[in-house]
Amino acid sequence: MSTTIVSSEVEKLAEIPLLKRLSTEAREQLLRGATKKSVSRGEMIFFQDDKADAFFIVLEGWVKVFRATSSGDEAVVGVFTRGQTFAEGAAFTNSNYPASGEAVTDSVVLCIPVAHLAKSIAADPNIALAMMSSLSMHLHQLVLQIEGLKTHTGAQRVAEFLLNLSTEPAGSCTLVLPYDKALIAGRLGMKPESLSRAFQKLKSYGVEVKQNRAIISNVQVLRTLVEQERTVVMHSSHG
Amino acid sequence: MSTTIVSSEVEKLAEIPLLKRLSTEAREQLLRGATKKSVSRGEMIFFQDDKADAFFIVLEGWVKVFRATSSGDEAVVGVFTRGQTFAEGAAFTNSNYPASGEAVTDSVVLCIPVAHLAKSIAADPNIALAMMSSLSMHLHQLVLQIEGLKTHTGAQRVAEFLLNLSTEPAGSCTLVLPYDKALIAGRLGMKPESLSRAFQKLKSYGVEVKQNRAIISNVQVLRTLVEQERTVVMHSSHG
DNA sequence: AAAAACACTTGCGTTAGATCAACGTCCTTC
DNA sequence: GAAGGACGTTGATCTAACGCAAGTGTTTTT
Repeated sequence: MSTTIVSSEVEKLAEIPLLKRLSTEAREQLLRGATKKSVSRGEMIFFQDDKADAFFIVLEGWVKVFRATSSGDEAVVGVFTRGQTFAEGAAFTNSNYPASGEAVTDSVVLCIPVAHLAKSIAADPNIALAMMSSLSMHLHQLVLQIEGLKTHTGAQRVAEFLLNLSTEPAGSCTLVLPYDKALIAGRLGMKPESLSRAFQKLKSYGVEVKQNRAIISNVQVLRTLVEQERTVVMHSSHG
Repeated sequence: MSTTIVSSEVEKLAEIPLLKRLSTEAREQLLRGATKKSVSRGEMIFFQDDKADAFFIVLEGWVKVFRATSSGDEAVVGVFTRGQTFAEGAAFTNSNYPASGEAVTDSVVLCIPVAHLAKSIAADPNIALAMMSSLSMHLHQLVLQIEGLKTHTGAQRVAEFLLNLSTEPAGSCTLVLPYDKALIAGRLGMKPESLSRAFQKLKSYGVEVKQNRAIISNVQVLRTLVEQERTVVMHSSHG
């Protein structure tokens, strides 16, 4: 379930954004205290309110980070995959995880204990800079998420999500939804039923969804929808 | 408008969370490159999409950080006051501010250039640890904000806001709303009209709002409202 | 291959919150 | 102290999104 990193793996892990900018020595130092953990779909990686004693990097699979209210409602705060760091914020608060982490597919995560991170930073302060960059990126992501929730309709958020998945700058494209629709809905702050209805609305903007495949007939058309003012979207005759 | 920090001020600034944990030397080093800036109510401190070349600490007054969409809609991402840091995320991305900052009252802010921060961290890595802690706190704040938006009704978010302002653990308390209601509404992701109606609903939970004063007759009663499931609140006969 | 479990969609009623517009109230400023 | 403006409330109407329940389709199990 949990194994240490053998040195032959270290260079392969150098592609991970957080580790990329580090010197080989710093990378080795940081990974010396890390463990690789295999988790099955649905398995918890860390629990909200538990003492935050480690942060993580996804090596394989998908992980969701969410907050559950005492009443059972849950809010997805982020969904992470290959190469992405999560729960690094907790590593510096010296307190508890503000959210929970769960594998949504069978996954492999790198687990780096907070205590070891502190030692590693003392040994090489450049590690701190890499961590700050990673923290800042997540901060930015959350800012965008809040903006989306406040100023975009459901359909607009779905369109934005699809556009982020697409690599084409213009024209048509086909893409695979990376995880199931219930999670997409959660990630976008809506219910599965609402997501389903949002997909319906997007048909009039040239989006066809079949199973876990989405076909966008014109990326630019979809982009105009996202740019539109909320009011305009609401009063438009589309959908 | 913009002055450097005289050394007699340095110790007074030691109360600021970010600077508190630093050694006197580190604090002096960091402040050597800082400038104090007076800004009037309504004045912009930094602009979304501008090159991020500094981060800030509020010395006096209130500052709002918000994102504006191309269509004019705006989403408030945070409201900061005395001792709080803002825009530190931008300091490590080497790119642009993801949001704008504006003084909502006449204010004084400490402006620390990114270039100087980098130099200071090189001189004393402990500064990096302090920054990370501050970044983590903001990360946590944003996570809470997202949870609130997704799982709480307007009235619940207002109740939460009031409870955060109150210092009393139980019983009744009177508190002063720190800034105007339009901004409170924005901060909580709603329109001023909705905030007004939310205050109405809170009357049945013992909250009386007159001008910029709020009286909570029983803190615990209000807390039960926040803890409640969204569904329960929606179907309750209250309000 | 049938059954059971799961994932998603659709229909229908309801509602929290937005919009638009009118009105009241405080707070300046001359 | 009248006039003006910013700020806040209230009312009427509308809609995006929700909850529930029933339906369809797809995948897994046996």
